[in-house]
Amino acid sequence: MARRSDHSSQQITDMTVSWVQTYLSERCAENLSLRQVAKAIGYSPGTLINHFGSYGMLLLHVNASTLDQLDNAMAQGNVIGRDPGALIINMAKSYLAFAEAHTHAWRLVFEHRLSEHEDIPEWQMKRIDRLFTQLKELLKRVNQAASETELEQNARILWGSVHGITVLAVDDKLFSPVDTPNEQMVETLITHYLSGWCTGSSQKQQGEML
Amino acid sequence: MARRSDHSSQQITDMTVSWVQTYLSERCAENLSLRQVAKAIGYSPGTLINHFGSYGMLLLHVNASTLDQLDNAMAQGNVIGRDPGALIINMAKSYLAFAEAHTHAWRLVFEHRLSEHEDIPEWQMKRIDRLFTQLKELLKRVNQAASETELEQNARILWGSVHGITVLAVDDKLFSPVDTPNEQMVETLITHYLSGWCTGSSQKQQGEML
DNA sequence: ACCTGAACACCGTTCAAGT
DNA sequence: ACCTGAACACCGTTCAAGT
Repeated sequence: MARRSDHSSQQITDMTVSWVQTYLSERCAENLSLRQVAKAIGYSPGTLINHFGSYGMLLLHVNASTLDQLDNAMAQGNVIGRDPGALIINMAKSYLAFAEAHTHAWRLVFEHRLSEHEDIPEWQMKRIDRLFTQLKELLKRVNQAASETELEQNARILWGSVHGITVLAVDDKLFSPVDTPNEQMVETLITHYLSGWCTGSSQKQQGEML
Repeated sequence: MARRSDHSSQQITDMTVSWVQTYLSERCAENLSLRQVAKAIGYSPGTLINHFGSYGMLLLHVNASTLDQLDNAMAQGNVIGRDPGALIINMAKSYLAFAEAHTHAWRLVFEHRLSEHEDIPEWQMKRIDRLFTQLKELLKRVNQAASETELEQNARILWGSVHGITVLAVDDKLFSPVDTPNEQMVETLITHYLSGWCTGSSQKQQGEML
């Protein structure tokens, strides 16, 4: 029952990704399978493997679309002219809010690892880079004296930190008896970190730490 | 070929956990299966299900032993009497070092989620609590004026942050072109955060820090 | 060229039957 | 009581055969 070009290659990709996204809006990726996706879009498992190369690659395309959505959501709060510190807090809150709203899709981005030493494709790298670039620009406005290296480093530390709180929050693994709102956590984190950064390391390099 | 009580229940648990730990010292948990474990320890899959309840529960026992090792590793650096800020940095570095040394086992602790709303058993909770308690005590010494709620909150923020940097570092997802050592990242994070915390928000007292 | 369907080598879990 | 082994309902991937 071979249907030749009922759908273009692009259409198949789109159908697949968007169906999986709807699936992930309600269910966890763990219970999903290539066979289910195939059945849902009306093709055989083999066809999907032909298209994406593997189930892992299929999921990577889903992750790309998730990162696009994330990028979009974070661009909203990023209005020019306001206090850079407040803008960074906004970015972080958008990040957290996105993770909470699209838990399963967001988790998949970080849980999915390619087999052994398949490298991450560059179209995926580019999406990640966009986030860092935004953050670095804001950090530059916070502390103009900072070197490029220092900005790079601080962007990573800050993003890593926000990411960490977000992972644990989304997985409900913070186990806090006081139950502080997660938004407030990232806000406190950033406020303290930035104030420590600006007042503390006025000298060129850190590493002089006691 | 039923062998009655060749091993006690405790022995079976131990054999299983320790075999999986050795496995994880070299390979990723993703490619592991209940059937492989069963074969390795010389029992049938069904026996393991009888013992642990499910493959998920088996992995939870493995995670418990990983947390014990982690707890042990972190207790090493925790010498009394030194500067609390430095001790917190020590804790964080131990955390990072452990994650890097036992990547697969460590990842499994955070990737493994129980199906739907099986609650985490309390013997697992207790292990997690120990880490927080240690951290809270050190934070108290950093800033004596802080309320119990504030300590609770800051312990979570700090642990979440260190955790985030660690996850991304272990997964090689920091993509830093400058390639700062991970140890230095957590050190910078904690230094800035603590200094921001003490000078910034609680204007009453700063502790021994700085 | 594109797609299928059967086959392959695996899963976790269940459960009647053996000791 | 403890353990097995076959059975069940799934996996991702391959590939000869169909259109």
